[in-house]
Amino acid sequence: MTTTAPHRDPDLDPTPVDDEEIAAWRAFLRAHSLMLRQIGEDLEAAGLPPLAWYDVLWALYEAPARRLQNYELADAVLLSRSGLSRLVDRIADAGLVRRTDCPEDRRGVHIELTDEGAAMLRQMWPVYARGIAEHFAPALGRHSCTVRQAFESVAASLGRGEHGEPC
Amino acid sequence: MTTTAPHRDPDLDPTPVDDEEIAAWRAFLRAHSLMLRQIGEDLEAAGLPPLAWYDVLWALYEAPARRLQNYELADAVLLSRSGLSRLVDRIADAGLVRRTDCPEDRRGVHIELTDEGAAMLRQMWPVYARGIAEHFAPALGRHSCTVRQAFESVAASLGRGEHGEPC
DNA sequence: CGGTAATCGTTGTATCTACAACAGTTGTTG
DNA sequence: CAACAACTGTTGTAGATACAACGATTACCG
Repeated sequence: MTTTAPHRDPDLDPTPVDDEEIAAWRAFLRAHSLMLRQIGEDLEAAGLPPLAWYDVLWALYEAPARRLQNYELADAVLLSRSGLSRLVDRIADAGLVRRTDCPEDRRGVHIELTDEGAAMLRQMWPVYARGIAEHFAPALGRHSCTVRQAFESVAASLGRGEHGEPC
Repeated sequence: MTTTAPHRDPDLDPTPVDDEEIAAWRAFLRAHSLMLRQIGEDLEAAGLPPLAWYDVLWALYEAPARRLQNYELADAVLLSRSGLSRLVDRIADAGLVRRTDCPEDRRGVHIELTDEGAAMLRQMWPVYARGIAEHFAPALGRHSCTVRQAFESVAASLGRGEHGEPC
């Protein structure tokens, strides 16, 4: 994806979305694209793996025994199963993750964070966090809670949306 | 890209980003992914082209003579030039766009919206707008202006960031 | 002017992702 | 318990994007 911006025009608009909301949507798309690009560049400049790897490593890190099944992981990082299967191939080749047989369900596979993977997580986070701290957090200012609630509400409206406490 | 969520952990955190900001970032990523997926599915269900095409068509629609050069368009939709070149190939094959020689700079190419392209824009917008109106706008509620300003500020912090009036 | 540097768009190549199909396994129901 | 359905992960294939390299054109300077 991708994508930057739609907009409203009197000529082609039969739907009730006001200009302010569309402007917010455009800004949202643009900010997303620029932020991910920036963080991706920062990681590459530091000789670290791409951002997608971070999500996988983190999801495993916070999981009970530092492992998840393929389908759980795919759901956590919002990727198709085939997509995740191949992503795990690459991460496993780098030794950051390990596949293990799943005793209780012989169809499944446990994907398990290795010590090297945990170490990589520690290396990546500062770079990642710096991007957020420099470009995202200051822009939100004191409204970070409002923004969080708004987007948790978006997620809730769409699929499952992990509500946090009301701030 | 992709990606869902980072998070903070006492073990691995030397950077000053507080939990609330990280929660906002996670929600932001998740909302983006879910929104784009939803709108993409809606468009496909309606037998319409993907969302990326909309951005191109719209950028041309709002341009002076309904045409832009390749590099301008690439910038507008935040795509690499090679990426846009191939995207335009596909859209042109569908007849929604036309390549024209650029008189004032013979290196360049004008990419021009056709009448069919404008018609397609009119077909796509209602579907697109419905996604925004149903899932995005309600979640923002009366804070859409705050959100807009915050993300315009993000864009400004990163690259160029088309500021709108202060609401 | 002449030559070098910069810019524009396209193409070869590699990477990454999704969809469809598949084999293996589990669950369910008659 | 047998048959059928549902689910899990992988693989073939196609699509989309980025990077690097290229020819063509323009801009900048000496």
